[in-house]
Amino acid sequence: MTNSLFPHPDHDHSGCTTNLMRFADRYCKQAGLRFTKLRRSVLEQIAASHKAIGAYQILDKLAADGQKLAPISVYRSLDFLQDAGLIHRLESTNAYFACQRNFNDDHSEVQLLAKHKCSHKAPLVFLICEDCGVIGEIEGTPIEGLIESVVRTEGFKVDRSQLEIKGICSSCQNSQINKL
Amino acid sequence: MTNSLFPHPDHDHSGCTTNLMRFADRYCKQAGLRFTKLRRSVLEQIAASHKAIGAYQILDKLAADGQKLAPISVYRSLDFLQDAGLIHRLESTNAYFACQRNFNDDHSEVQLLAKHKCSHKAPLVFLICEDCGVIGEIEGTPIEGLIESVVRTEGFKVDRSQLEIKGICSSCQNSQINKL
DNA sequence: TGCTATATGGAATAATATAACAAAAGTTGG
DNA sequence: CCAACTTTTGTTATATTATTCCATATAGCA
Repeated sequence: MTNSLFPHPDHDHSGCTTNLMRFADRYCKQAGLRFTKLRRSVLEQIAASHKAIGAYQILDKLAADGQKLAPISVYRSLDFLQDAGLIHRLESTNAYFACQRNFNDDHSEVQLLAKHKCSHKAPLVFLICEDCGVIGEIEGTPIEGLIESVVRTEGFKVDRSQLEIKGICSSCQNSQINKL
Repeated sequence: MTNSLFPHPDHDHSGCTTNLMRFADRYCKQAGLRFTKLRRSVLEQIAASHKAIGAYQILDKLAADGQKLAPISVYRSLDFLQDAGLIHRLESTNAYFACQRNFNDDHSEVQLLAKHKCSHKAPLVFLICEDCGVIGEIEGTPIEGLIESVVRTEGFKVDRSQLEIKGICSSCQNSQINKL
């Protein structure tokens, strides 16, 4: 929980993209996953912003780039990317976005396997700006322990969990003030 | 957070249903909402269990009861019921279930308006059994404060939030053991 | 190389949800 | 009660999201 949980609209995004694609390449190699051309191009579309994007939007963008696919091809890649923990799905909007951890972190010479897989057992917590659509991902919150404890009192065996928090990010709050 | 957050499969459900429908009647009256025949019959289908049920399942059940509707009619009723806080929607499975508070509480002679509306500003927390499909709803967890605080450090203005926790309920864990 | 598992292509269709407009029913003020 | 108005429901069509099924291609390996 150190720096920049919620990406600022004015940040230089090219670094994010590079970082993420580099991570994906290296992570898949270490994990023995096949990061194919198709999967790569789907991820590139998602990594192009911090917003969540629909499957058919991805389809359209790829078609515009000359890569015409059936929906199923995109969905298959999305499944792969999700299983690999490279992207997440917003359940409330049926949209997909890149895992922020892979944007932010410096992955230089780490054992990516342990680093990444582990963290995905934790509850997912997302901040969703209803104005600009940007997603922030929070990790290491005390919510994790709370879920465990609250749930243990019920004898409920947790598999996975996802918290989606909707609202307005600080940048959008500011620009709304300016508009008045 | 006192009693029976997660409904036991063997409980007598008829009391739950009665309780809920009675609450709905009285709540809508107090709130000046029109609890029409259609809306009532949709809620009855949902209140028939503690499981989440899809819109088209509701449609089918009503059709089986001789009430043939267009999908839009069901969706309109679902919107109404959700706005009234009588049901919730599971985002991860596109399914609807009755607000557990209305099953559990004794609503005898209370000001239902304040009691109910207020509690719906809080984050929603659901336990979803992936085996039997039953939903548990948790209120008053410390998660509420955490969301607020975590989010305030980001300057993010929260509108609403929903936490969906998937796993296996204790009853199902026991019956799985028996099957081995 | 040939065998096998995995990934992709392609067509059709399923499942979930909404748009647009007309008709009916409830509400309010005379 | 009537008339004007608002809200709800009916009807038809269509949009959006996702999957099934089967054929083909490609990668990894004995």
